[in-house]
Amino acid sequence: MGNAKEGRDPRVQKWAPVCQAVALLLGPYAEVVLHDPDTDQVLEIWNPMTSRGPGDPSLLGELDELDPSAQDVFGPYEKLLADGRRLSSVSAVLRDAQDRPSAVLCINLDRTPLEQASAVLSAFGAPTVQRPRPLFEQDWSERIQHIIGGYVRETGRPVERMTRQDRLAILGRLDEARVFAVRRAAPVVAGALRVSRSTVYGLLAELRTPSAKD
Amino acid sequence: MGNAKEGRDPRVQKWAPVCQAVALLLGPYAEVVLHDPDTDQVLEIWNPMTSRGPGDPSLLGELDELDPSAQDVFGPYEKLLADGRRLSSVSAVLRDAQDRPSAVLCINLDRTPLEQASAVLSAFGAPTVQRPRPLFEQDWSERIQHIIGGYVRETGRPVERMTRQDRLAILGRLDEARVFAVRRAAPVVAGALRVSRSTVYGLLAELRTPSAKD
DNA sequence: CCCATGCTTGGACTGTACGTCCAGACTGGA
DNA sequence: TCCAGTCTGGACGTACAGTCCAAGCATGGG
Repeated sequence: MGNAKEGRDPRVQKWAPVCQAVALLLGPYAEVVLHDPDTDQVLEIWNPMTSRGPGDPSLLGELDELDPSAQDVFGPYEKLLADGRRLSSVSAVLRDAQDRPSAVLCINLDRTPLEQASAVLSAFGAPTVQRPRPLFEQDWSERIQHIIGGYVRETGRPVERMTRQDRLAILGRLDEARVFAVRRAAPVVAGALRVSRSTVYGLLAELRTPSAKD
Repeated sequence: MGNAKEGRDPRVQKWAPVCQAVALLLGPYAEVVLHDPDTDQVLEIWNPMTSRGPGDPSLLGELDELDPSAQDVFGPYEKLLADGRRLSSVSAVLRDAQDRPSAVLCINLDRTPLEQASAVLSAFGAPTVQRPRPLFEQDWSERIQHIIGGYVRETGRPVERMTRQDRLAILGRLDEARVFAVRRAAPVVAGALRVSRSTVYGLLAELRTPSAKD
């Protein structure tokens, strides 16, 4: 925080107060990340909720390829962490004086405590318990499509023309969303990703071994 | 509170500490009433939300006619006040040493402030651009507990002492919620229902064959 | 009290899907 | 051309989903 400034990226210097303010405001439940869209790396991170740090890959995709006239603020969209926490995330493309993308700001808010509190309160209210019918995630294959579609929308890259890294990222999200706990999900994912079942398992294994990663 | 005791009903003396404790715990939003099931009158009232007082008619109905072996705790059910406030209410039959109904305890909780707070919190959590509500149950074992718990609360019957029909009903709901599409769910359900895996599959088969049904 | 009936149970068994492994095919780059 | 990295179909072992059954156990009628 109060350390030497000469080593810090000017973009970090420029936006750090904003990021820090947001991080302080939202307390321990929000993570604020500043990404470098060129190198696709994390520039700085406040209140990190995972073990990421500056220099780590962003896994954002090439946002800089986006049309300058296009939207600069994305979300809020949903992310799922491995431990079950649910995040509401927003991203914003920050531009320099020449209107070129200079950094990408992401704010990830952990919804879990809010949802728990909300559940406690509404549980108080439930009188003649009506059937919790409306709320089932009827179709898990929809969830698969949702996650993959979200990634495609984020990166602007269709399922064909995806690199190995893209597939790894998507499988990471699917795995975090516990998609593979349901029967017959792996072949469906393979089909949706236009890839063989073997590849899915291979990438998944690579993703889950801490040794092969990083 | 500190007034003469000679005029007070012994039942009030007996139960007053409990009632007062509940009234204190739930703050200004809960009303605690002690009824006399014989005369159908209010014995005592803490945190009254209407202008009722001791001696007023209870409007409870003849609870004393209940089978001694039947249920002694009712609710929560909904009540509506004239001013629009909604209450969640529970009632309990309090018995004496001879196991005869001696008094009826009612707790009425004003849901309105809780509902408002709940709305605030869920507004925080529900911003995403997603369709209606994909927002539930990351954890399928929680969903199982939720469905079973809901049924127990509805019928007031614990998992032991359940009849075959209860189990059929619960399995129907679980099946509708697609719980059995996830791996290892059946043994978990069997455990939660205090029943063997065989029984689960047996009931499930009975449930899914149109011929054996109705 | 005994027997009949119906439900549950553990265990054995089969089938299906999971996940691993590998040799060969394909790709892009030196 | 070779080489390294990746994907692929298929074979294979394992784990789990479901089925089946003989034996226990409760309930209720005679």
